[in-house]
Amino acid sequence: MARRKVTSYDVARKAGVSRTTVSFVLNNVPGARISEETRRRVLKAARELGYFPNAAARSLVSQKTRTIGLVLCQTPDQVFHDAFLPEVLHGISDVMRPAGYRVLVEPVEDVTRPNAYIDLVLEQRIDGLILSGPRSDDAELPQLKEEGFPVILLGQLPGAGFPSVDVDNVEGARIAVEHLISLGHTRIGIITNAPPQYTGSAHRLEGYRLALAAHGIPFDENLVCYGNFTEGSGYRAMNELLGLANPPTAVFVASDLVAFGVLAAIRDRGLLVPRDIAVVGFDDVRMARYVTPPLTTVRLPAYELGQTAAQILVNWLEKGKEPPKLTLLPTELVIRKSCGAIRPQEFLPISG
Amino acid sequence: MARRKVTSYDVARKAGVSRTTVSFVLNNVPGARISEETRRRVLKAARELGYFPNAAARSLVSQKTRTIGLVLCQTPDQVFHDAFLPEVLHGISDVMRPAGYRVLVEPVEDVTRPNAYIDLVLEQRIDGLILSGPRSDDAELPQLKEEGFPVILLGQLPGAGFPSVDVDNVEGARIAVEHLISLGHTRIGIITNAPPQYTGSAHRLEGYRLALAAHGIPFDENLVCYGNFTEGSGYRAMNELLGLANPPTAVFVASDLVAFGVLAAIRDRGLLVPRDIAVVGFDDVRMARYVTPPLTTVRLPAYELGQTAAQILVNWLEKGKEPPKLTLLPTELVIRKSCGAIRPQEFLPISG
DNA sequence: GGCGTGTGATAACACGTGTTAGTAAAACGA
DNA sequence: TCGTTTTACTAACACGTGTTATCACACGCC
Repeated sequence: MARRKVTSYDVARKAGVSRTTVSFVLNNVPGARISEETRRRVLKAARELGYFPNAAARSLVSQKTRTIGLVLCQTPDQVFHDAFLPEVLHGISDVMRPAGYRVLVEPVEDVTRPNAYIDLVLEQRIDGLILSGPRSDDAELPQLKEEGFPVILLGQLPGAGFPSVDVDNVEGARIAVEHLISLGHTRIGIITNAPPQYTGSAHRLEGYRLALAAHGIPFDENLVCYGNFTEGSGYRAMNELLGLANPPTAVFVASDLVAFGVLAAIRDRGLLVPRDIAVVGFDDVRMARYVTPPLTTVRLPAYELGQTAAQILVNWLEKGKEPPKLTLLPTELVIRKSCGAIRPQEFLPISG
Repeated sequence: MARRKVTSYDVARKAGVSRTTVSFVLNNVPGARISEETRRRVLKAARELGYFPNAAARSLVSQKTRTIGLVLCQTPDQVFHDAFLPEVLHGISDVMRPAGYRVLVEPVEDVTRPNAYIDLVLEQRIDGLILSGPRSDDAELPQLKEEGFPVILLGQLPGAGFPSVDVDNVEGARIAVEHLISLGHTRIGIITNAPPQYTGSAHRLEGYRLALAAHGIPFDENLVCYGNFTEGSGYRAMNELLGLANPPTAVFVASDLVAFGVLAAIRDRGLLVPRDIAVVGFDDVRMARYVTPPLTTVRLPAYELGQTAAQILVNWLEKGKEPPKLTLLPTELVIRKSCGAIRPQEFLPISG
């Protein structure tokens, strides 16, 4: 079976030239003077022999692996991360492949453990790194910083000093709440996606405040509840809000998953969405359109996140282009039925 | 910044031995006679210098990359594949990392295009391959077969001659239908997940027939409808069944996604699940538990699929152990409310 | 004829490691 | 004391490629 591999030496012999010439031709080396005749002979020989350069030999001498790492940190909202992994990965891959890079994926369950992923760098397996869900207790990031290794964060980590790509959470939350205000609501609650120490959570809360302030609606501490990634937390938080003397007429839930619990809590009280309470979520998880009623939400551009991070990394590696410290991607409001902007009607199946 | 990398030569010099000795010590070469004293000196020097062997140099000489490829073929049911990607990937990674392998992920949008992914093999970037969602029009599989390259299929491709790991679709469907029968149903419809040429679809249909046959229930052609991956197809198919003179009292839908369309169709007719019609799905997609009513379904062991495929591949690569031609993983019936086995009750949020 | 000058190609080194064959010294047996 | 074996280690090659410095040669010019 596995017959010996064809090397550039074989190509050289078949074409009747030296190995150097083969290398020059196949790599299109700029300064090299090669006659058209020789070039053709080399290309023909390479094609006929089915020559493919050995990646290991190549990276050994060039000191470049043409591979990047995608490290997935296990954060408390792992479900959320997992939901977007395929899209993010596709976005990264769609940029990396044309640029000639491969993607090594490394899920890391515990960043505090020694050698969680840094061996990829130290063994020189990768040229750059995209780190999804960075954590402040990551022991290896400082070391990478010191080495000057190219790292892009997917998500934010204040003070880490690495270029970040993230969603514009403030703006996303703002347009969601603006929408509720435009529908006539003035008493609007918020249930966050996570405890306030998470930057994403803090930013979405800030967007909420901005929208209220822009319309002169006073901020009411009582209308703020904190979720913690799960539907259960949404269920509980919504019950709190419903227990108020003067409950809100609309709720902005900063996470679709949490919003599912919210919907359940409202239903269990015998109330109807959006007739009694309007709900807007955040993320546009796939199932958002299948719950009852279909959830109005803010789309998180997962594919674009991957794409952008990859593009920035490629520019960094290939052109030495300094990456921007922070890139925020725009969101988009997806209006369905839970906000009350659309009259209830028949279910329209997605065709195809 | 990026200071020169520490090589094994540096370690040798610091420890006052030859490079060969360093290699022997760090790799624990069996036959090598090294004194305890020397071994300690080498290990100390390596530690102090922060030595990590260069992966490229290592694979160049050893002809092994200690990397495997995970190729994701774009099949028509891409959404389905994407839904399970995180779990499959974790399963693979959890086996591969302890075994000392990395995972290179390559999404392929078009397997018929030349060099869709075979360059990974030809450039000798990987030692083995896990191919998810294999397709019969894949032009590169035969070439890999001929080369004797280690490939594991995730899913089945009859006649491909590669070892496969898949779910036991026949058995999964059988227990689902058995369950409906045990609840007293005798007029049970089926809506497949895909057209019959897909092996998964054919197998699930076969499990349906087996269950009926085991209980002497005649097979009725009219109760069979074919879905094609989407909710829309489920919506349409269910309407067909509901339009029958004598409609079924229960439906086995061989895909959760399709089942969501089925639930909608039933609801739009003003009927109730499970009171009027019982529904059982297949896959146990994450959102199955959030629809109304929560969907009884057959769990597809995604994590275990990845784990098993990875384990078989590792055994193949490391121990030369011949992989089994076909490994079928057991499924499990997850009973929720859509089948009617559980009395309707309050929503119980998942805590945590 | 000697001398730059550009053209087309190559010899030789470097990359960092695993491994085979071999060696020097020590230990051992008679 | 002199082979013989064992111990502890190393010189040298191989892996397959990119790249620098060099070379042979033809050509035109004074």
